[in-house]
Amino acid sequence: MTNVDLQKTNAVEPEARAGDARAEAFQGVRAARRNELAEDYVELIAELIHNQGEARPVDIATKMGVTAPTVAKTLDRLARDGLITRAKYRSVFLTEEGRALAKECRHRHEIVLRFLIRLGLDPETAEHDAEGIEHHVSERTLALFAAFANRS
Amino acid sequence: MTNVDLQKTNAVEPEARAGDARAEAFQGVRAARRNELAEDYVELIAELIHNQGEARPVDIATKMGVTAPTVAKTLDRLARDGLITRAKYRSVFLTEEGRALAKECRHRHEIVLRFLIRLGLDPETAEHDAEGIEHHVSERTLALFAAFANRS
DNA sequence: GCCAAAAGTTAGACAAGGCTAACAATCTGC
DNA sequence: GCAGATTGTTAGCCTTGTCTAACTTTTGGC
Ligand SMILES: [Mn+2]
Ligand SMILES: [Mn+2]
Ligand SMILES: [Mn+2]
Ligand SMILES: [Mn+2]
Repeated sequence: MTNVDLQKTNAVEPEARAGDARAEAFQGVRAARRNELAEDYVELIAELIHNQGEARPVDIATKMGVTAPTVAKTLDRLARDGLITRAKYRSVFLTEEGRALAKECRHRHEIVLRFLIRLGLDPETAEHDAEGIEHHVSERTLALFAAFANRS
Repeated sequence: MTNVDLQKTNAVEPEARAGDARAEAFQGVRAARRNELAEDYVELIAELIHNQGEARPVDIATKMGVTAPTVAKTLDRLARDGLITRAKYRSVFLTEEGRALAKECRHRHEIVLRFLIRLGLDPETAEHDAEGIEHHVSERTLALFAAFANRS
C-alpha cells in the first residue's frame, strides 16, 4: 500500500524507498540492531585472544552474562557469517573479516567511552552506556565525539 | 570457572550476581533493547494523536517503515503490556502508563537530539542517531547531555 | 593413567519481531 | 447506498536470541 502509493506518486524515485525520513531512520536503527550482537562478540573475542591467548566459550559466556548454549548458538551464526572459525571443543578464532570488524568496534567503543568520560560521566556508567550507544553512532557523530574527547 | 572462582573468593557476595561488571553492562544493554520498540511506538502514537487527532495503524506502519501486520502484532503486545488500548478496526489509545512513558521518551529524545545538534551534527544525521542512542542513555548521561545542550 | 570436574554440545522450548498471502471491515465518491 | 479503494486482521512462516536439561568431550590432580 505504501509501496503502491510511492510508485504512483513518485515513479521517478531512484530507489523504491519506504516513505518519509522517519521511516528511514527507524529502518537504519533496526539495521544497526541486527549487528549489535556480532559486534560485541567479535570485540570481546579479540580482547580475550589478546589478554588470555585464546577465546574460550566459557569466558565469552561469563563476560557476556549469558549461558553456554546461548554462546554456542551465537558462535554458530558468527561462523556462518564468516566472522569466526571454530572446531568442536576448541576455542574460537577470528577470520580476517572478524578481525577487521573487531578492530573497528574497539575503536568506536574507545572513542564513545572517552567521550562520555570527558563529558563528565563516571567511568562505570560511561562503560555501561558506551556498550549500548556505540552501535548507534554514525561516522559523523563519531568524528565529533573524537574531537570532543581530544580537545585540550 | 569464573563462577566458581567468584564463589570461592567472594562467598559473602550479597547477590548471586552473574560475574563481573562487564556482564552487568551487557545485561543492562539487553534489558534496554527489550524496551526500545515499545518506547518508539508509544512516542510515535502520542505524536500522531497530537498531530492528527488519532493514531491509526496505517500511519504507524508508514512512519515506522514496517508492514501493517507487524504493527498489528506489536500493538497487541503493547496492549498486553498495558501501554495502549485498542478495539478492532479502531485507532489506538495510550493508557495512563503509556502516556507517561511517551512523555518520558519524548523528553529523552528531545534532549539527545538537541545535544547532537549542539555538538555540531547536521539535523538529519542527528535525528537518525538520536533514534538509536536515546534508548541507551542513563539518567546521568542524559543530565550531562541536557547541560551541554543548554550551555550558553 | 584414571576419573571427577569443567567445558562444550545438542535438543528442544519459547518470545519477539519481521514478512507475505489471504480475507474482512470500513470509508468514500459518485 | 454501493462499488472499489483503503485499512485492518488473521494465519502462518522465518530468524534471532534467550533459556533448561541432558549428554559428551576434554582436562587436570592425584
Ligand atoms: Mn556494545
Ligand atoms: Mn563494545
Ligand atoms: Mn528510538
Ligand atoms: Mn524516539
